[in-house]
Amino acid sequence: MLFNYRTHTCGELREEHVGEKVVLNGWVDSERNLGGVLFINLRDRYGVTQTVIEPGDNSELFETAKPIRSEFVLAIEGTVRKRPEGTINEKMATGHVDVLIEKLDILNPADTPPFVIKDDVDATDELKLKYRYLDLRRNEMQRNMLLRHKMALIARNYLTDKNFLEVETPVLMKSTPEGARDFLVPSRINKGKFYALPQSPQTYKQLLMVSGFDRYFQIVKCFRDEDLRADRQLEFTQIDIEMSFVDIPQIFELVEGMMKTFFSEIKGYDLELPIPRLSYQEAMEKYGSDKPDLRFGLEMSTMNEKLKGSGFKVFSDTINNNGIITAIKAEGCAEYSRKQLDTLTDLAKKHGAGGLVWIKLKEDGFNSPIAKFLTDEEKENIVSTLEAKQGDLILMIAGKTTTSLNAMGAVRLEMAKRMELIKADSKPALLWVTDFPLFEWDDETERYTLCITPSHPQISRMWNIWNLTRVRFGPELMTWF
RNA sequence: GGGAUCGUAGUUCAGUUUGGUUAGAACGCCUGCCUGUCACGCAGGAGGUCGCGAGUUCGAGUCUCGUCGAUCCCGCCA
Repeated sequence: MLFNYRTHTCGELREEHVGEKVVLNGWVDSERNLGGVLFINLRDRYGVTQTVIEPGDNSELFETAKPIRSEFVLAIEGTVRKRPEGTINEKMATGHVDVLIEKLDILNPADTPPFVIKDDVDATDELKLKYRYLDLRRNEMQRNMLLRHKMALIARNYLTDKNFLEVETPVLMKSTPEGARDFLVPSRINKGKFYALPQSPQTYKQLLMVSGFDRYFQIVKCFRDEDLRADRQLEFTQIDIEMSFVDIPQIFELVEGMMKTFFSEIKGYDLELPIPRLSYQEAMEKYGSDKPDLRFGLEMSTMNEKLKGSGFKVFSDTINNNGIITAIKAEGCAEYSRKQLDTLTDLAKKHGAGGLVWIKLKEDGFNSPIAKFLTDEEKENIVSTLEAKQGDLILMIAGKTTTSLNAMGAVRLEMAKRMELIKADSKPALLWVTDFPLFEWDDETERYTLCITPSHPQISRMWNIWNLTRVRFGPELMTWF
């Protein structure tokens, strides 16, 4: 090693540093050899700086630099210079300067990476995970890590200010019956017995309440041994909170304050409070989901009242069996093809619906396979309830309440996608969903079962409030339990 | 546990519908040229057991069956 330790990061050099002698360490982001002059963009997690070898009495430097390729790790010593007129790069934070290399050391060579280290890289998740250490070099991933760090810090500061105490709870614990399957860890001492990994710190935080730690929080890893989804993993981190001696309004206030702080400190966005609230019932009937996306409308309407005694058997049966007839209006979609409607029907069926009724409002009026079963008054009722007009498409599902609402919720999301209703610059649409049911009907056992299984009933009230409450914002779903 | 889609160059994909010459593109990679580039440019080049196995056929990347793997969804979870 011929020279000193790093004096600056690759993200901090500006015009004020011109003339200074600096030492940079970093990865080769890109390398451009123009024959006589050689540019190397050096990257670390703070940014990218352009370094240069110029012609002159530099044959030794050029020789050293010859094998340099992408992702080599370098140490360079040189002088910061103002870039010549016309070569300033406004896209780079360091774009007004470059560093003339005087000494160069290859700290580590690198194989050709299996994918290019850049933001919009086109690689499969599998490949990116296999080479996680390369994926994490990408600016986008480094920003994500930073964001996560900031959120944890903000949550800690916010809750600490409100008198909350962070307590670590055990990871190896006795299995407690919660909803999900436990991960099990064999015990060396007690042969044939197992520890369970926590699905949440539930029992421990309740013990803390009993012990008088009336305000607790923990940023904590939870484990659930269930099948994966694109947005659901075996292990995840949650901001876990428990309070004693409070009622519902204080919980809303606490969490809303935290959300507001997240948004203002991270996004500089002034979140309007209070966050709107919807009951579970309303959320299901209007959006077919207990975590509705409110960045667009496409609200569902319940048509039972308007279609009582309908001549269409599916409708009348549904009403007689206490089911639901739900409908949405897709503006300007009356020209949908058979194929487009078929894939929507398949989607509805996949979610348990018996089928999907479509009605096209065309120039020649009410166009639907069920038109002949409906009276003029019923047709008029459907159109007026949805405030539909010529050119619109109406979609209806009838059947068991939960299933039908759920299926229409899926159709609603699909239509939003097709109609491109979710704009990139959509405002965050946060929402509380309240009053979740404690019990649900189970068809198989023909009885009501607990949606939630409180492990400690005597102090489960608070817990239920948490479990009954979700916050949705942006494209991500944040779950608090 | 069930369903759908996919598997072709280092990577992302086209080609499979309708079997037929030497399986292509882009990016990446290698070599050479190039004194201000920053997605550098120009010229040339290498790189393939079409996931694997069996079958049908004169002939299979393409059709059939099996198998392995991946992704997404339902169930599950909340």
